Amino acid sequence: MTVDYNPQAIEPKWQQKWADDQLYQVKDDDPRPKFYALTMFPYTSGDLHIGHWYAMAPADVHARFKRMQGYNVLHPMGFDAFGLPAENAAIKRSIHPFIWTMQNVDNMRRQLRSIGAIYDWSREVVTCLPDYYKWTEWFFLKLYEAGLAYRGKAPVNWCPRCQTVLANEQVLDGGFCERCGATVSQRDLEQWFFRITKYADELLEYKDTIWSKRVKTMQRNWIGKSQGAEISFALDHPSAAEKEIRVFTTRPDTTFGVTFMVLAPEHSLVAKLATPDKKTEVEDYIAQSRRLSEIERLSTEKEKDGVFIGTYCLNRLNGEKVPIWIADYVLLSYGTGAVMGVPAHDERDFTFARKYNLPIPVVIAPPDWSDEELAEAYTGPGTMVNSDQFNGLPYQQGMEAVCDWLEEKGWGKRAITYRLRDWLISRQRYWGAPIPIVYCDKCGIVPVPEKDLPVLLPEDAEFKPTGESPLKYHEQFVNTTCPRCSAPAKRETDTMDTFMCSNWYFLRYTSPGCDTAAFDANKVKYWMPIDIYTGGAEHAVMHLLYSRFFSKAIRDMGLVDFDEPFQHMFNQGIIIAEKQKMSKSRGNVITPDDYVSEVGADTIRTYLMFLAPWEQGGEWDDSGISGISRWLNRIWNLVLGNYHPQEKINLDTKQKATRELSRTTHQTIKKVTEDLGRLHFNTMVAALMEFTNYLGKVKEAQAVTTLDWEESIDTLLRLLSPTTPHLTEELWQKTGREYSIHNQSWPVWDEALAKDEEITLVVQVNGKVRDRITVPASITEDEARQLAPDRPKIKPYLTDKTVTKVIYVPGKLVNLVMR
RNA sequence: GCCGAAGUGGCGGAAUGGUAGACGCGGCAGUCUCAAAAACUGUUGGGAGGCAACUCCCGUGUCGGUUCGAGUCCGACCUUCGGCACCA
Repeated sequence: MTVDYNPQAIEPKWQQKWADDQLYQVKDDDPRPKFYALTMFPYTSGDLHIGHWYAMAPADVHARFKRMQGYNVLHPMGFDAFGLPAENAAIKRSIHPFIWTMQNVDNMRRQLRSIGAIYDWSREVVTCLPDYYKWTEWFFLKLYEAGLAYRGKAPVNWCPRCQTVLANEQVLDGGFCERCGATVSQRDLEQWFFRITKYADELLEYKDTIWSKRVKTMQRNWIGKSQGAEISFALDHPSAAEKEIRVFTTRPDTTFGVTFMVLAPEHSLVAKLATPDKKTEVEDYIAQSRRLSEIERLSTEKEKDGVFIGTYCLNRLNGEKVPIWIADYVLLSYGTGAVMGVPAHDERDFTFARKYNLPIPVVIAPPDWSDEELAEAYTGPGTMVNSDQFNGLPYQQGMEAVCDWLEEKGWGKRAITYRLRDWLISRQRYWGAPIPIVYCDKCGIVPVPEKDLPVLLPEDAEFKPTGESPLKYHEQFVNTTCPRCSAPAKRETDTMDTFMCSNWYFLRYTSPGCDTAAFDANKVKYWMPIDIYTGGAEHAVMHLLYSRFFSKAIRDMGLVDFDEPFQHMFNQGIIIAEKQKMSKSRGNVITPDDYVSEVGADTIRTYLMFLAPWEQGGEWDDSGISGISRWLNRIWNLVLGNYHPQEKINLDTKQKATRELSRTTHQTIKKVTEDLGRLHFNTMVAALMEFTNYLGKVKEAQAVTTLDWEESIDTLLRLLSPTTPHLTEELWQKTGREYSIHNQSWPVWDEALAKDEEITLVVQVNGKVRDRITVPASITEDEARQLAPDRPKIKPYLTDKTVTKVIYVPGKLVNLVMR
């Protein structure tokens, strides 16, 4: 009578019906409490691989669970659609980036539908469409108005052959361009920046959020807050107006140990201070370091070298003359671009001093130090020596004392620096949101008025492999009139970093199709902040940091009222294949489509959740899928096979079986509910497997009534429905229940019914398990203590010994301790 | 080098300081079949003893420690993975 479980027939059927019925359409005016469950939207690379499923299927299960628990759940999906690969494809295969991207969107949308998730597609966001990027541009203008977007000169990676700027990630080890292999150099270019550093301190806070320590640490490292002092060294040189060089140090207590000063080669003072006899040497060194990429310059392998520029400054603390050097290990962009060299107490300064025979005086005494020379830099704690009035102070107190002294004398002050730099958002690319700025000879930088947005990407741009933005050569795009004075003017031809698009996509989901604003403020107020955000940890310091900054920036403009956009951030692990991360370039991509047509979406969903803890991920190995297929088949047969209770059965057996069934059912509800709440999907599936195995035995025993049996099947299907939405919908219908299972409520367990009646009491002797006794759960401590020593297995251990102590753990064990 | 996470059967993994190995894969044995596959049932950490029910010993990367009791807590080390890497 039963048809076999055939996911290939069931899954498309229900997906179609759910879509036709708009079963998963989300309302904003729902009286139930809201729950915003967001999963990172995919980049439109062309195909979804099994790693995407790993991100999305468990997230969907959790969202479905919350939905059944009575929340109004928003679990949307969209596409991160601007970016470099589209443009590279355009150049390589002469296909327009828009066509390429939208083809990918169509394919990926089809793949995403096959997962069987509760995505409300009427809220879909595609970042490369004008009705979206119009508002990306609008946010740029807001940031500009707020003084958070500015144009500045910055040293960037420059490929001389491609004639373009490269992001750090596009520079290969050794400083080669990833596209053409040319040696990348440094160049100063006018670029647009967002002032993320203004929020550095608040970005370290994570007010009221649940984030993993791992990601927080990564962001903290990236922000790199350092406390110390800025110290002024006196300068007296005829060709420089400046009378000082300022340095930043985290160790003001070591200032008496300064034996040289190092400036970054690009430092503005270098040209003024270099003496004529050193000029050639200095210029050569600067040229040499300019050729290196920043990545290469910062390589720890590179030997520290530098050039003395012939001039001295003065250490005001001890009145000593300090020679000024330049070296490329000092970065212009960090601190003041100048460093005081304290070779005795800094490893880099130590090797530098060794190389150039500079003195290495000790000013912080290591423990048991007796005036000998150091074999290596000593960076640990110690007492100040050779430091005049500060001698004898422990180094922490020394820092404070030196800072007080500096501030009193006006020679310096306490200071904080960050590793974090302002966010460079200019990209010399076509396929991104245009930066809505016009350059006018008379008015200078003029923002495009809001009413003229969007600045549209011209469709007929030419994609020649010049390595330059096609916009630069598009006359109609570039040439415009100044919005302020109407004189001829030129448009900005750079586009924005795509991370700007993903800064606000989660706001757009709340207000699909809103054409009068980026979002409907009321709806954002209702849905935000996001209750749970899940995605890969590879975005820890890019997207997740940028969008936190962005949220704080628009909060300060009064556009939104939350401090943190992502209340609970969860990073799932990655699925690797052939011991490597899956990627197109490695050619080890696992396509879910084949598996969908072979075993069905429900099986893949379940398998991905079962294979490991979600935060851990693991190797893709399809040999285990059969276990899931078998299990779902067993469920199919278990639910559809007729149940026949035995007529003549003894009442006691019947009662016992009924109680046991009810207890196990409630225990399972509890376990599954708790595991889902904690995103422990693997153990949740295991619990459901155990429950199924148990129900198989119940069915064979035929001891419970049909009604009790049906109730347990009802619970099983509900508990299973987030995990295998198609299978359970089919079984729900086939057993005559009311459509749809996905509108049913989540089962609730009764703690009293879930309680065990009998427990296994473990008897230990000196901590080793020697016996197990089945006892009523209600056993008292006295009963347990009395029971244990009388057990035949325990008695032999007790002869000739005295029990000195008995440990009792309620419901668990009795431990007899003796000598 | 620094920071973070993790090391448990043949494999993926499970275990609020309290029965190590749940659940699944694989293996082995069986049922069905002419046979095989599929499916189903049983069994499965290692070792020793016993006809047997069973009993004992060892066992969670290594070495110590805390504790009546440690996979779990503490210290040192080893290995793997991830991140940062001259940030003054």
